[in-house]
Amino acid sequence: MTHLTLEDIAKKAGVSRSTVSRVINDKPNVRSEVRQRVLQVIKETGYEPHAAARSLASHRSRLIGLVIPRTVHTVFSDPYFPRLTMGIAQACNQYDYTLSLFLLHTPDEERKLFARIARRGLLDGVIVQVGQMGDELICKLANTDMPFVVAGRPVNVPAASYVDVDNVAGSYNAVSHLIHLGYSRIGTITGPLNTTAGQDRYEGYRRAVDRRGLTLNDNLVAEGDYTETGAYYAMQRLLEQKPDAIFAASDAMALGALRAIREANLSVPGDIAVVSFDDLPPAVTANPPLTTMRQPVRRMGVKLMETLLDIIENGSRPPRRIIFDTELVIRGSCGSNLGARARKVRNTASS
Amino acid sequence: MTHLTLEDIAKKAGVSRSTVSRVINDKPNVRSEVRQRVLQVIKETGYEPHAAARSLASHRSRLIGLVIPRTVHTVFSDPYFPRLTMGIAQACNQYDYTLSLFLLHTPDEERKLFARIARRGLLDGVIVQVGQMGDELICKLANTDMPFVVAGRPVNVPAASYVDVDNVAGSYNAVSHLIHLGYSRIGTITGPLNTTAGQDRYEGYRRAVDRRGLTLNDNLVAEGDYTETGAYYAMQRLLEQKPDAIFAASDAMALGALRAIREANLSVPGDIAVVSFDDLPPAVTANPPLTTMRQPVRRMGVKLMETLLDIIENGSRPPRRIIFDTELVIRGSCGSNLGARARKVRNTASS
DNA sequence: GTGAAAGCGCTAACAG
DNA sequence: CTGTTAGCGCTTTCAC
Repeated sequence: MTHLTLEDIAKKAGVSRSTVSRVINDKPNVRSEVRQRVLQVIKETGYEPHAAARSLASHRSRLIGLVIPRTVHTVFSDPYFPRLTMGIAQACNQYDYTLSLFLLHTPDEERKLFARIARRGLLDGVIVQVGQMGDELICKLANTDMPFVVAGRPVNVPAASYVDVDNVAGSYNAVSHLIHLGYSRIGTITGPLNTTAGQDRYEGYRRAVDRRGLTLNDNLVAEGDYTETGAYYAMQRLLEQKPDAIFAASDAMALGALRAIREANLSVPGDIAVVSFDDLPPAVTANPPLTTMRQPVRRMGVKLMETLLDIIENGSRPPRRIIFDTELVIRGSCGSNLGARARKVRNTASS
Repeated sequence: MTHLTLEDIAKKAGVSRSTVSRVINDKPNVRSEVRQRVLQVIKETGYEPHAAARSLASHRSRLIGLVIPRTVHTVFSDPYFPRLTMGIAQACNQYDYTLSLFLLHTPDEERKLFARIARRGLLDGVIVQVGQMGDELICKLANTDMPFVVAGRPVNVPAASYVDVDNVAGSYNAVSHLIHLGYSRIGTITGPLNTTAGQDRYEGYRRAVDRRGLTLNDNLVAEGDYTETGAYYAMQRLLEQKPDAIFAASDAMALGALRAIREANLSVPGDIAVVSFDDLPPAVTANPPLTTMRQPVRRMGVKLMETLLDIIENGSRPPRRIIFDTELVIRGSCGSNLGARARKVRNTASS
């Protein structure tokens, strides 16, 4: 069980080191008879090439990094990131890459991080989750020759490739659905407004309310932070405005809204309808189950990886911008099966 | 911004490559004056050593792997794994290691995995989450010289080091608490009984019921799978037995139980009390909030990493076995504030 | 305390 | 198609 090297395999197979290397890397120019013989020896000996030696010689580590900044890593308990990570991991396995995870906890770590991921010879590329707008990590990365792709829309970095969901259209559709159902005092619990996703979903809400003949009312808007608890307090404030419906920018926040509504002895959707964003597992088990805009989170993870590989192979220019559509999933929380009010309005509405 | 090497730094500082290497690796035998000069040059140039070259020469990659097997990775959406991962990541950052993640999706991937993690020159060590009992990965690892540590108690691999929580004592205490409060028809939703944690928590339940004078009743036991949905169905079955309390082997499963109880128009804790295990965020926001056994998940993650580093430095023998205690966190779901019944029994109970 | 020299195990021209 | 020959950039004896 001692450490075998290419040389050893070469000797046993009666060929040169280069030939074994060719076989291992599936390169042409090896007689198939010889190839078989070498393969046989490799199998018998259980030989595995030495990863570091390979990286050093080939300038490829087959390692990619996933960076989750401090501003969002605390919500690693939101099912969103684990799900995204699963998608990325799946693609890594498929393409024979290894995924390394950089979860930043403190500002200090965040500073050190750059040196870590930029360390030559470690990573072939990086997937970065956008954090707050103005995060400098992405800017710095753009001034590097490290291939990278961003999860979510970055701001002020036109050269960056990214994969995102159409947040504006998604929330526009979610809120439009509520309007179709006849609700008119529609409040929203937004994501953090210093993130692009938070802003975009808020923008969709505004457009829907505005274009569909309702008037915008700042009192019906409360900023959340994507956590259940944050949304719970936000909802308590909104309750004073007596909304008849709420658009929450994530499922987790809808859960918080539900809790606040329940504690106020109001019912969903009877007194207040709720629609949210994500369609992660908690949406199904909530009480009532949530009507929500589905994001293909896992597929986005796969696409992030594939885009990164594309950049590694073919260069970062021009930047790739991939936008996934969302899909309205109707469950109990919006009251669409409620009867009279819903149906009446639906019939008169155009789309 | 061209690639600097040790040699370049050496030239600029007017010393030899070896000296720069010593400085970088904090080795002795460098005059502090020289050390300063070299440090200065490194700073000015922004030099970073090449990771692969370093690994190759030093036989250390400063990379460790975290393996989550197929049997549990699907519950990566349970907050448990993300939280554990955060603990490990935090320790990795602290000790300047990079964490790579191996999430297995298919049996095929599971087979290929071993070759991946055993690939020489890639990982310095591995943290493996136990999956089903009899998982061969841990056995195979034990026949290797790859340092590793197991998250959870493995079975039949006496040489393996592991970090676990005292599941038996934890569930014993949880169930004892219910008994103190006066409940007597106590059902349980277990974890998968082909896992050690599932078995251990079930064992704690049995011991408590048995030693405290109640009789075991198999009809009050339903096997769950750590998911909300699985527990929801398990609870529906248990409901036929008219239990007055339930011990769920995880918070997520308690949520499923709550849903089934609610749909049966029964109340918690009025009709049925609930106690669970984990104390992850959903425990706080559940309705009612869950009384649960707290596991120090994050600290366990840190300890896993520290144990692995210890093994890397000092060898795997003797095996380390680290068991964390759990702590009962009382919230609304167990009815301890309920008044008469609870108080009466509490006063008569001894502990 | 410092430098010279010999690898670590592989890939990648370049001959043949 | 196959083998020879240089490195990849660093750590690590071993002299001095």
